[in-house]
Amino acid sequence: MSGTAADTSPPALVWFRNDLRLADNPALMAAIEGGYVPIPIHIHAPDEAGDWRPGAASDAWRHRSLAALDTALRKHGSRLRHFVGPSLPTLQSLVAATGAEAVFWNRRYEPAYERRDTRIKQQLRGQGLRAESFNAALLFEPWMLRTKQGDPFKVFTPFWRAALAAWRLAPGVDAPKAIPPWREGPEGVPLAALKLQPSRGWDRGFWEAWEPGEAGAHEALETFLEGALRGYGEQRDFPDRAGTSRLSPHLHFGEIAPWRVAAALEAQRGGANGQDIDAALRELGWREFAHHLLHHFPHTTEQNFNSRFDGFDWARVSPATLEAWQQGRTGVPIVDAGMRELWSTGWMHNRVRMVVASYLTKHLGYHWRHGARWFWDTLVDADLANNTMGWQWVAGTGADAAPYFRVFNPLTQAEKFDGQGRYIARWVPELANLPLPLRLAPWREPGELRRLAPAYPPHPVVDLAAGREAALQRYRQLRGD
DNA sequence: CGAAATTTGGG
DNA sequence: CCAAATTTC
Repeated sequence: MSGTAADTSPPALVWFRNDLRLADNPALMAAIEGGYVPIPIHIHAPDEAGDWRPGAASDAWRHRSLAALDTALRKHGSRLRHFVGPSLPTLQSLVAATGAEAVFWNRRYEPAYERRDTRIKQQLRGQGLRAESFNAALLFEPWMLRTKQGDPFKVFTPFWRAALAAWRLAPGVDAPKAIPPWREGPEGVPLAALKLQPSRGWDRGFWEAWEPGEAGAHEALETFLEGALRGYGEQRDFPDRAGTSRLSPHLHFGEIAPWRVAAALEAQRGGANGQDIDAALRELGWREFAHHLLHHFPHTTEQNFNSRFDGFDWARVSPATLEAWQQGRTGVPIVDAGMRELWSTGWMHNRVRMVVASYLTKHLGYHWRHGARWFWDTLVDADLANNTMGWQWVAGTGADAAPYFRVFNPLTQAEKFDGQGRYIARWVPELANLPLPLRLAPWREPGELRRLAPAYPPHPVVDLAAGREAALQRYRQLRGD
């Protein structure tokens, strides 16, 4: 075993971040095709995320996804090494220790990471290294699509039209057959040392429904194509059905490339209904739009996209009420079901996300940042771009915002999308004893509620009609009449 | 410029 | 049927 490429080739660091896969991984391919011996590394540096260090649910997913990546790398002859940041000095000391001549990574678009990575690239290049970043996360880089005036888009539909006009899917690239091993140090630290895994096992319920990692991502895609894609356009709105793709955490962690998903959808044309395929592609489009917005308007993670809301009269937060929302004890069944699904599984159906977000920002009148923060801490698919856009959209402060007078009525939503109360019964089991239609609006029969579900709140923390009126009042104030 | 268009709603 | 403002062409 002498004279192989691995013996004579210089090493390159392949810095894994949110691209936890071997297929369709341009940074890894750059190392291999550049003739380097890749040294796959992961650096734990949560402080570098600024105010948005990953939450516990996200960490729990990352732990498993990193373990899966390591397993996959080992099957290909390599392995993943973990280090504790800060990132730049860690990279520099690894370069010094290994003699690496290049550093490759795939881009992230969170403002704090964009700033950090720009600096790192400059520094590494300044010391004569090859440092290159690639796109592994998006169909379109955020700066690729512009209006005819050259501005970023602020409305989804024109954005997506421009995207479809520029549509050219990257070809899929299979995982490399073999990855030359790097057998020398430094060893790094064990994954467990990063303490990403919950210590008390509260995440147990998560893993009945999820398999983090590249294999799990491809399985989820197959399941979607064979199942929920047919009828997706309509079925995805019903939270008690398996009507969605459930790809969001896999996409967030880069366990599968969006162009892989898009190509797989396109390949179904003729089979599945074209409208279902278009609807699924559009959802990928929303993810693209969110990244476009975050890149061009990085301040929107904290501040209103629409600055007219800067003086808006949000309600003062009552900690007890906020906690009731977080724990699924508002007394509004569809809201509580959603919040409990989130707490139990690290995920919430998209339709219900809108309902609970509307209840928090409109009926309760709380600043969207309280909801955004809770979602950030509890979702396994927590994604700064999607989370920011979604919350600002519901609150009416965002790009392409819902008009202020559009206040979701949680009861109407429950009747439309959980008419049989199955979703409610699943996540708020104490209401399963209530017959329809009472299960959707138990406050209407206080006696029955007390008798059949004594543990459930006797009435909503904020009455639906009063909450709606208060919201409209606040928003009218903003307009000045 | 003016015109057309605008994620998922409510009553 | 209503409700508004802004974006984009």
